[in-house]
Amino acid sequence: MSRPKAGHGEEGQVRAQRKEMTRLNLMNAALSLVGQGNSFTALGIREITREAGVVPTAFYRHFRNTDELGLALVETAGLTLRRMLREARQSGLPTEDIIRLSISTYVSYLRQNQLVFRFITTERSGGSRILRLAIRNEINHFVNELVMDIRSVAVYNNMSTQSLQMVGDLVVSTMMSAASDILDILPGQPLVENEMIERLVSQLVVVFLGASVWSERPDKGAKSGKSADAEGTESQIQNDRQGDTA
Amino acid sequence: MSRPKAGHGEEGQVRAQRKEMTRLNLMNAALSLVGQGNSFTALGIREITREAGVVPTAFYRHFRNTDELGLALVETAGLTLRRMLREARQSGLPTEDIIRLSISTYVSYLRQNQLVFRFITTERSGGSRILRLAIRNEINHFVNELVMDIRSVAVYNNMSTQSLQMVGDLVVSTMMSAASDILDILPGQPLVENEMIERLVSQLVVVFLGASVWSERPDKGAKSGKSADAEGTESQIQNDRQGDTA
DNA sequence: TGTACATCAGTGAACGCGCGTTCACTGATGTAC
DNA sequence: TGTACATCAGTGAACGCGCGTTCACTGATGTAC
Repeated sequence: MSRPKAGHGEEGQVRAQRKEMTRLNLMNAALSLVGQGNSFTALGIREITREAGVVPTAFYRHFRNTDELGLALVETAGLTLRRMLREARQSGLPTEDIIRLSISTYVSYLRQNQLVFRFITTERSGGSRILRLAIRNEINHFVNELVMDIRSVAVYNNMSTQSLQMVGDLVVSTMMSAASDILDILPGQPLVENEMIERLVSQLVVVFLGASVWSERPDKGAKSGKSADAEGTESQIQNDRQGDTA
Repeated sequence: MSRPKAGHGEEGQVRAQRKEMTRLNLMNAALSLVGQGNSFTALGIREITREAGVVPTAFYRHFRNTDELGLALVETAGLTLRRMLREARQSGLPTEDIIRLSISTYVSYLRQNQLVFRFITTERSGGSRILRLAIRNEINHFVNELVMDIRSVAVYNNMSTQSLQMVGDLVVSTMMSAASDILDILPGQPLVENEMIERLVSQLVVVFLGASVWSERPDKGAKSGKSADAEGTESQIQNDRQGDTA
């Protein structure tokens, strides 16, 4: 329990290996705490080290602070996402079946790597700015790879890169949004889960249908964009009691 | 500064009004802190009351804890969303222009109510479970209203309610996702903002194009859904050094 | 192979600090007569 | 209108607690000869 003894048959860089182990333990501890419903941003060093089974001060041998640990998590999460995509690349089925198969793979990955995905979907819009941007960066990589895949499908090969990215972004944000919902299903509700999966499949079918129509339009360039803007951020909630003003 | 004096010309339920004011101040203080980059989940009672300019213990006259304040925020945010939608209902323009106009309204609302929107997009997947579910509930209301609007458009009036909800959900999640991105743009980057708005418009056009094709399909019922599932949640990060095993 | 020294991952005590929560209070506002 | 009492939103002191961070340490692992 207290201190690891040597001689489990392992040789060589024992110290470095052990250090790496502890590092991974810390990262897994953080993920596990996030999985238990904590917000990563609210995690403390003592909480994480307690979960990992080391003394608080040991944390500083590996990370300067929790943000740095977060960035490390984003990196491994990116690896996970890209590995998933690599394995999902296959087959020449009709569109809807490709989608269904890909979603199957996706959901399977979701379940296998729930903690990583929960971390990503949570912190994507919730963490510190630096963490948010790091995650968005990983997601952009993901979109780019997806775009390359889409491009190889005949129907879309006359779309501009910009349009393809627009579609890729739509697909990925739809999948992230669904991930968040699916991960919130309590275990043992396969019916709800299947419903959600079917909805996700339908949504992606709609998107790809739309994209194929879009790609055939003659006027698919940029339009003039006027955005109605306004200031006034001070107080967001007003005591707006309606009526009764004499 | 210290204690509010009476006699600003106001009569009647002065005490109740003041209490309501303090309550709103607390809610706005929380929003404002979220706007400054804090995660709502990580906000403390002392932090909020400090921002609101009251003593920590005053908090308990209004909320049992921060979660309860969060729920109150969700409620007002829901009002904001619904008010927005009500005002956006109008006109009989061609589809893309309706979308462009609606998005204009939307982005304008985003800017006017940034703090509320930031709170919603952040806590939608990041907060406590109870807060997440409350927010999802508000979003569902929103989807339902949107569905009613979509139904009134001729092209979609032979779609099943289920399909309409699927599309509505897709539209809303796309808009939420974009909100998160748009709110993260640093002020004074109108070009980036316009790009994002155009992308959002394009994405929604793709969705509605897809939906109209979908609605014309003869076989738009539910399919058999098999989801590849798997267990193994224990440790999410492995020390996967590739190769070198003798 | 054996010895002597260097390295450094993890320890444990200690610190000052801000937290959430309790409690008795105060004094302006509300109400009854 | 005036008086006497009740209500209760906001106060301020006090509490015990866990936090992040510092520091000197220990003892297994690594290295040089």
